[in-house]
Amino acid sequence: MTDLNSDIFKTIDPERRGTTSEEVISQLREMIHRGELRPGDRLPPERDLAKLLGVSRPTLRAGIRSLAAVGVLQSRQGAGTFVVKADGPPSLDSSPLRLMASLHGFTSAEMFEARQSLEMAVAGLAAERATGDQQAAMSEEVAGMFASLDDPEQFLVHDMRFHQTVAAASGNRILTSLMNMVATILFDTRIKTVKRATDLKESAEMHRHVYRAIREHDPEAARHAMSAHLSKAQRAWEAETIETQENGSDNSEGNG
Amino acid sequence: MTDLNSDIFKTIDPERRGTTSEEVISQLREMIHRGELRPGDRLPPERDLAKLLGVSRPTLRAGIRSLAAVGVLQSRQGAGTFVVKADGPPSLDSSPLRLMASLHGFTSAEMFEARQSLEMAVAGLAAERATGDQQAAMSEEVAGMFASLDDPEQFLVHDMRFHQTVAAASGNRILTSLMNMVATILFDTRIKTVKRATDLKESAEMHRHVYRAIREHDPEAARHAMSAHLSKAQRAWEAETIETQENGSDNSEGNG
DNA sequence: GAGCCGGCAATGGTTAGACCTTTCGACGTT
DNA sequence: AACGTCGAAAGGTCTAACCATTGCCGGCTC
Repeated sequence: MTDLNSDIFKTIDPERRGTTSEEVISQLREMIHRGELRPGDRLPPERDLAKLLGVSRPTLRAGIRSLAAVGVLQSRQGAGTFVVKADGPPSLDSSPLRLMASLHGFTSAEMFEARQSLEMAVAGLAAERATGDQQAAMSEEVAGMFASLDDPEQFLVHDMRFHQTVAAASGNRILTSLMNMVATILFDTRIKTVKRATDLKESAEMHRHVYRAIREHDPEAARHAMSAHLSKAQRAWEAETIETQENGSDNSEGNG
Repeated sequence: MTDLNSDIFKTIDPERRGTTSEEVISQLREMIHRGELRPGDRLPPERDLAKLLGVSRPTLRAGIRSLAAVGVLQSRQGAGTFVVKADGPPSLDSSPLRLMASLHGFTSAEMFEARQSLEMAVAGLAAERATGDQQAAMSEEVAGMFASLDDPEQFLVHDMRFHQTVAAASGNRILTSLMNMVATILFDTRIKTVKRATDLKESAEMHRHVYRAIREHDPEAARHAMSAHLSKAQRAWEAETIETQENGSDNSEGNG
């Protein structure tokens, strides 16, 4: 039952501005903008939709693929094409940033700094706005960290969840998304770093400082605590990298 | 000149993990990662590349299109497919963020806040690092603003260039890209707001405050000046929006 | 009667081949 | 030497089919 087969799909005008597939993208984009397609909705089958839009199936598929590439649509063979469900925090695909990093030779230091700036911003906002529930969630994650000082992988889970919680408490989903985008790229790095487990206790302490500043609704203290935490993490990573450098396989360092 | 037709293109294994086109994407991604494809390079013709990778042309095109959608590749009919040139500041495509805004009903207030946070971050970094040339460029743009108080469009040009310069002076291209991504979405808004030209003089003054703080290498002052400037801009936009609200045509406000 | 299993239909994924449109360079003319 | 024209090259689009996966529905079994 395609309850979308009404006339909300308008035939593409031949007097289009760009290419046909670009026009398809615009059509779908506008439908999402106008709210005619909402998260979780299933699009009509490609064959039908192609006919509705007045284009061939390959052209339609090209448009769908472009939107799928940026994380707006998702196709599942045999099932259909869906508007991506807003499960939990909205997230932007990090692959564009990742590729841009490769293209322009971004250094890891730059990545760390970007993350630090974003985390400081959300920490400051979180200190202004965090609800009791959110504070409790942060506290729990901090407790989880202290409880898994001997289990680096588990520690990392709590670590990431803590940062997620802080981001959510900032109340700004855009900053949260951007932060996640950058953090995702640094994720592999963090796994390696945390596995060394040199100072998990110190890391947990620093997280607790962030939490306390947020609890006290002290944005400046929260920003500083977060900044200190990430600076420490970066230094730990750098030390790690230098030690492992003889391997020389990692190309994260562009230094073009 | 296809010095790329060598064996750097490996045939896709049938024992692939995902779909064929996903594998194509991975192949191209890795080639960019490894530096075998660099900004400005032209890919082999689709027909040749499809044969080299062992896939059909539509499948290859699907992969290319996905990468084009995220701004890594760019196809020009009759010319070829190119790895996007790193002309000036690297930029991320803002359409993903724009669509996500529609999907999740992001409010403009959230956008403004995100932009404010990012601009504050780069302003702070710029205060620490701006070179003499960059400071001079900022000064020039501020002068340009004062010189075009009666020409809102020209004023906006200097306004944007000023922010660009500050971002460049931050030395962090990732933050710059993210900032541009958000700023691009608010661009249309800014055009409308600045056209009212109610307080261009005050705006120019505030930009000068930012410039002076950066010149004095005072990050905290730079952050505050930038924050004040953007808060003011946001208030101006909000007032504008309320006045124009009876029109009711703008869908930027999700408030879902 | 309930639950499991197989097959069928729907749907996206892939391929093939052809033709159109645009671009850009090379050649010839002025 | 400069300009214009032509053609090859390359991406854009289309038709038509087949493959692979998914999900449902009906029949079979316990």
